[in-house]
Amino acid sequence: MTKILIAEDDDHTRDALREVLTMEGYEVIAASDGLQAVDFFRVENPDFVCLDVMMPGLNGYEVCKQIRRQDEKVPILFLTAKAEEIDTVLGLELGADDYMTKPFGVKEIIARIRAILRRSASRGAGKADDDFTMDDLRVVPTELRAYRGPGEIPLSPRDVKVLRLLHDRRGKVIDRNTLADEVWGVDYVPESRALDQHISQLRKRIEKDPSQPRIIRTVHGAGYRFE
Amino acid sequence: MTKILIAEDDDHTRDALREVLTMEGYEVIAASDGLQAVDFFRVENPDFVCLDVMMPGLNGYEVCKQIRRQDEKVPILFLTAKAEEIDTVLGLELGADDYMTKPFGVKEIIARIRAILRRSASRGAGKADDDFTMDDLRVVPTELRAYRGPGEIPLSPRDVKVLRLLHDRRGKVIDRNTLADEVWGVDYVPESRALDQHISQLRKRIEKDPSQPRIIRTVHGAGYRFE
DNA sequence: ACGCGGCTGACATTTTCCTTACAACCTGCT
DNA sequence: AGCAGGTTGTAAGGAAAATGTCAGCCGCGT
Repeated sequence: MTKILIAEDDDHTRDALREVLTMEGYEVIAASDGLQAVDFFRVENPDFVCLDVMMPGLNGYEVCKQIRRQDEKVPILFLTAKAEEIDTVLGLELGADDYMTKPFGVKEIIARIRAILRRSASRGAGKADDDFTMDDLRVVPTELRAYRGPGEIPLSPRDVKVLRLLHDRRGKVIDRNTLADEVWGVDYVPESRALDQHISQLRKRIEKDPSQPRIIRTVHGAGYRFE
Repeated sequence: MTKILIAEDDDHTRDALREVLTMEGYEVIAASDGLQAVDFFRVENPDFVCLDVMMPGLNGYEVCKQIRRQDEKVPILFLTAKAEEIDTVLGLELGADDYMTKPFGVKEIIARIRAILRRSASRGAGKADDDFTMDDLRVVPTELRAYRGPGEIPLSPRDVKVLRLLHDRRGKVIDRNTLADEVWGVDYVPESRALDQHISQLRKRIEKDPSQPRIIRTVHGAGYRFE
């Protein structure tokens, strides 16, 4: 049976996760702080780890580092209340597989865990901070840069999130809501033009001809797409 | 307009919520106890529910259960006083989408409601996004496209709705009213030709010979049918 | 105070969708 | 068959909505 380690200091959230994942047929180990999480990892050797970023004692980043020292393969999913905290996760090159920002639904977290397990079972590739390529653009998340031929293009953490999302679901339409959720999180104001503005600015940098975008294409009335 | 049901026994909190949410452009239905909440839900069919956990008569969980009996999708946010032990597990089993602990800031609750609505709009809204086939046309909702042999055909979200409806009830006649209701919603003006126009345009794209439609057939005086 | 990034609000542009108008069609009747 | 009345098809143009972009502003870190 697949063994999952949860590290989450909030009792309610932790209990809820334990319950739900158990119901799904996973074996759950729950830690309420960072030190305990590291201990449990050593002893239990789980197949999957779910880390809250904010925890007393060792925070999620630290726990991740400790775990990676022992096992550089085990899939790690970060949970966080703020979208910005993800920037640190990606920046530290922790080898995170994915991240989720609260509030998240039950079905959603289960879906992600499944997706990650499936992915890492077959290839083991596809970490959230791995490099990837779009068209002839090479994106390097940990450097916050992209490369095309000779030149290099600076990217913000937000740029990377946008590109990663589009890349991971190439061919599919990413609707504006999803984009807002994943990139801005809970603070996004729907009637704002922030998203358009950001796409516009990003295109200026990464598209050869921003008026004929090949990487970020718009799907009118729906969202954006990459293929 | 998005309709929100709030159930909260404390007059002050309830009025404050009503005020704030109304200001944000939501239509607010406010109940002061559990029974009333269940009644209001049945009558008003809101798009979102905000439940205080502790209420006289039916408590929040009970209300949630009742509501879920009628509608298993509507997003539910639980409110709870800091001191109260909330039963997150129970809440999650019932399909709660988030929790907030009092006292909470205005900004925060608005942001959360928006985030949850956004999420449920993009994920849950359209039923199963699974691909389906009509004749020799393969429809892929997540890509907003259909495929026939080599080429690909772009589809709007509305196109997909129409096709899915016809596909789900293949063999049956879908009358114009039903189609209008399901695809356009309540605002549809019956004497308008928007529906005909849309079918006509859609046929041009998906039918091999639009003058001899094989996918969307007309049933004169009744509606349309597939197969 | 300064520069920077990111957001807002106004305006430009693009794309979609609806209305209008008329042609074509179906049905039932004479 | 021919006709009348109602229904559906569709081309064209314009209204409406969605998106793109500019310029100024605001908050933040230096």
